[in-house]
Amino acid sequence: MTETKADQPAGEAKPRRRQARGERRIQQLLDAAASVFCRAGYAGASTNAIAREAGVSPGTLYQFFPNKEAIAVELGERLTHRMREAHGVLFTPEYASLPLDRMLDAVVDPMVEFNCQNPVFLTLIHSGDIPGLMTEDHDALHVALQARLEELIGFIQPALPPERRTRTATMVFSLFKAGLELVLAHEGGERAAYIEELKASLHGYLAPIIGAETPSRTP
Amino acid sequence: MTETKADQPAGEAKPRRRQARGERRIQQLLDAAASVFCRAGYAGASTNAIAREAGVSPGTLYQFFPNKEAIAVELGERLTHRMREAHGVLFTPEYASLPLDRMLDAVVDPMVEFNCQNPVFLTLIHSGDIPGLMTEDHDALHVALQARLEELIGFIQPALPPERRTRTATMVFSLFKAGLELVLAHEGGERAAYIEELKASLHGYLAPIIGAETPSRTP
DNA sequence: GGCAAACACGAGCGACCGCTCGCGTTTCTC
DNA sequence: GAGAAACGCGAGCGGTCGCTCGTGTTTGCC
Repeated sequence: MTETKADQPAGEAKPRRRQARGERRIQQLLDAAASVFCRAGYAGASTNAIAREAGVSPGTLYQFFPNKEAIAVELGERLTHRMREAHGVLFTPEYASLPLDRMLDAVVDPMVEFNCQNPVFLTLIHSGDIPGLMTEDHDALHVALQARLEELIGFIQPALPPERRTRTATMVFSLFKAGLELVLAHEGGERAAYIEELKASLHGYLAPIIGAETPSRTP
Repeated sequence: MTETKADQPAGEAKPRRRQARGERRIQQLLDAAASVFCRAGYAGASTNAIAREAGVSPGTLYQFFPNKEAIAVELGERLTHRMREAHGVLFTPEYASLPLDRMLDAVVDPMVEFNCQNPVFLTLIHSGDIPGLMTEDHDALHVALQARLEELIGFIQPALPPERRTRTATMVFSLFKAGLELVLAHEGGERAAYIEELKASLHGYLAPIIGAETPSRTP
């Protein structure tokens, strides 16, 4: 027992007294980071550029984050938290009783909405470049979402072998990411059209698997 | 007219006498680059690492390529050339008369085969990180493939408005890329299974659009 | 065999990166 | 109001990167 007053588990000494000013700076820095990550990707974003965008010096940035990766991790955590509180659990077992069209609306629309307002989320989750440790956090989100998906698919079509169910969830996740990129790459009417295409593609893929009676999607 | 003997268009003075040894080195360097690009991505691959992998010094590398980007461009050109000569025009109008199942087999199988043997192709075409000028070359391939796709879709379903046809081609291209990534990320039986899933997803998306009678894909 | 051109080397240049450190300023606490 | 802690700054450290350059070796051609 090395600690005397502060009850840290000795393994990690993280938290630190923050003033209101500090919390504001952290938010400024995370906003700046989101902007720069979107523009240049994680690897292409320099910490100096993030500090500049936030209007502070590089030294100030490192008052609040131990390293570049921690910025992405904290940003990711705040985004996932905001996503959960904005749309609840996102997909619950009760969705399984909906017809495929409605279920896709119920799942895809909020997800698209969220990603349009927080485009950095896709940048972080795509992460072709994010190095090592970030994988823990990134995978945590990835695995959690995919587990939800698998669960939902299991409710809808219990006859599916578990191996096939995993593949289906992986596939849906990947197709969704691809469609989402196209949605974010367009604006206005084009964006709306791509949202419909995204739903149509998911419908077309899932309908034969879950044995839906509707032959196609009617927009 | 500034040139006297060599008939260069004055705008570009590129080609240079190469010995057999030089051609061999170029191939070594491109092979090494493909390997390193696959491992680390374009941005993450250092020219020194490419030279080391090829067993030559950094200076030697720059005897044959003016800069890092030129390596990716040349690699891309050789890959597209190899793809064309390996599988012909890849999809021709006559495919339009095939049933959707068979057409997907005819288009997807060679494409998957090629990408499994040349995984660097996806790395280059994905190019979330490739900077500026590379875009010309990358887009050239992207646009060419998508134009072919649009053409084929136009043959199959002439009633589709051109705007919608473009969206469909974009969508198919994107879904295919996403599926291909999953295929390359697995091996053996899993890979074969994902190839089927890829075909199933394309079938599900395209069947309602082109008005196919087959309700689903039978593997 | 001689000579120019092509090939090969590898130390290292300049630029940029993530990050630090010494020191000055603001804010909280008593 | 005094002391401590949090905040803020920016020059610059150590390192990597793309790329160069001076020099030496091999090759093709007469």
